[in-house]
Amino acid sequence: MSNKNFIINIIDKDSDSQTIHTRFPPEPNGYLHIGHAKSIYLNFEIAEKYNNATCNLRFDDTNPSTEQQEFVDQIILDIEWLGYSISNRTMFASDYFEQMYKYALQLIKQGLAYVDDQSASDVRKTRGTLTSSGVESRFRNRSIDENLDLFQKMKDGLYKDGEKVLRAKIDMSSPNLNLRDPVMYRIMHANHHRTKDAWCIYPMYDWAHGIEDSIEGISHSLCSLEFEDHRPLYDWFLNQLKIHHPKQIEFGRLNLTHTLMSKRKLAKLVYDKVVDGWDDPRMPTISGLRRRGYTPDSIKAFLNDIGVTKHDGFIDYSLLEFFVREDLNKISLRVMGVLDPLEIEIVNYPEGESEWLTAENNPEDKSQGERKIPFSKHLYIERSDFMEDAPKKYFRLSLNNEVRLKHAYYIVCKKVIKYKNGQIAKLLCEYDPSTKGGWSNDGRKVKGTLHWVSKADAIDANINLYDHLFEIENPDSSEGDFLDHISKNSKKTISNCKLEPSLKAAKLDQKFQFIRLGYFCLDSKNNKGLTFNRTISLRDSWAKKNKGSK
RNA sequence: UGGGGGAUCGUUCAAUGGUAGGACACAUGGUUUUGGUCCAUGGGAUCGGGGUUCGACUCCCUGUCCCCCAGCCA
Repeated sequence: MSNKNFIINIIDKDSDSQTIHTRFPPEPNGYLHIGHAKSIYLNFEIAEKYNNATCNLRFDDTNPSTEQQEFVDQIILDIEWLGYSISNRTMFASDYFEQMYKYALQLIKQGLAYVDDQSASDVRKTRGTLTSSGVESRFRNRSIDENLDLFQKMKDGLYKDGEKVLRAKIDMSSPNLNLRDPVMYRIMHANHHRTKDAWCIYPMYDWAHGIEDSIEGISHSLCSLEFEDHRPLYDWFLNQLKIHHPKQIEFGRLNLTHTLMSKRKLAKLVYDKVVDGWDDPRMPTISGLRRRGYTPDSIKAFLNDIGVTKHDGFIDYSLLEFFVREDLNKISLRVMGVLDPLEIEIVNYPEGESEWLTAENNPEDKSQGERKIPFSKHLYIERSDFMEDAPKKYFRLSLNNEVRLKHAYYIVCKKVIKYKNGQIAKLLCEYDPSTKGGWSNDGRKVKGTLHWVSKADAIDANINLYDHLFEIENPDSSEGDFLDHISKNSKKTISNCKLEPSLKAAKLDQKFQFIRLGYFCLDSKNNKGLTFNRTISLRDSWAKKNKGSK
């Protein structure tokens, strides 16, 4: 992490007197998204920055009703993909259940916790409101012995779900609602993905989290802004228990335009099949971004740039796009593919013959070498690269106009052949054999350069074109159902695209730039036929310029 | 209307009493065998009102606006 932020400033000071130890504590109830990546980046980079510092991955698996092993596995995979090693630093809150139980006993003995028989709705009703204080439970002043006995029976499974809870005895008139006798344990006869049926009481977040941090010797417990008014409770529990007391610091979570970070809503997109799964390339999940073709480096560069503050900001999606383009421009192999093919015939090129031309793989990185591409009489170009009557500023192919075929020859369009309905069927062109490689030294000005593919050698592929999932900037806070704002154009699949033959050997981890079109990668799911995903288009100042004039 | 936080170019992050700066976005030019990349240039901000000070984004007072909190979720 190259940038300073207010948390680093605090830790810099604290690091003089203590060993720094952070943690990333996801609940395994869904896939990780880029907002989690911000926290991962912060916590793990801090750990790498200080000598002997470490960062734990800790699953906050205290609610078996929503958690699953599948999510544990995916979270580990995503964190490792981002480049952080956690094989010997993976912890589970459920491993501390016994210790938490003992601490609860201690609190009861200190007269600071009690078993409450009230129903959930009674607890709610007696909590009071933002402006009025709550009412103490009539079970609040049970004896320590009775509380011990009742809590034992809760643990032993003598009660049904919801019949009793263990509450901390703090202050029912506190202006901070979190301090109005918060629930520490609830009864849930549920099968936990790790502890199975060993427990039927499960600790609540506020009770569990500080203990988890304390047990692991965490020095700085970094979390998001909404936990600010939980901090007094975090501190209260640790103070009463008199155990190691980490410092909780809150920062603003990531908000990105045109998408969502709410795990609940992302899950709805998955379960309602609005998208094709948690790893749908339109999802802001780590797995979605990976399948879309984003690299760990690009995501980290983005996270480094946006910084960490207490301000609840909204990052423009174009910033993320800038960082993928920047990375992909450096590493991707240049290739040629035609998405919307228009056939052209080079009339003065011999039928049945072909030649292999040399093409560089990456002008940004000569070490990536060269490859050969076949040229022949029958080619495809992009349909949008030809206009019969072109405006002055259009410097692609038009009738009697000369353009360059990238890495090949100059050609001139001589004749347009149309179907009866007026659609262009084929172009007849002439090439200049003396311009092999796409260059002449006679000073000819050829402004346009087109990508192309040899018809006989082309391979067919499907291509997924993606756009923002939501058409409005902030679907999360909009009126009505967030699903109403799903963009109809977020995914477009085109088939029968024509690609240069070298792409037959494409590997899953390779990044490609289809020249003049954008960055693409192989889709990681099984598809019918070869399928590429467009990660992001190239910047297009021509399209931008024309948008206003339409 | 109780409590906890936050307000700096369109967006985001800096400046910790001393020239308000960077990135993205936007605009304009140049280079270019990708209308990409790269390079150059430009417009553009301290929430309002008082005060302290030689000097205030920074400190004080006051007002305004925004976010979070009434799960046996995390």
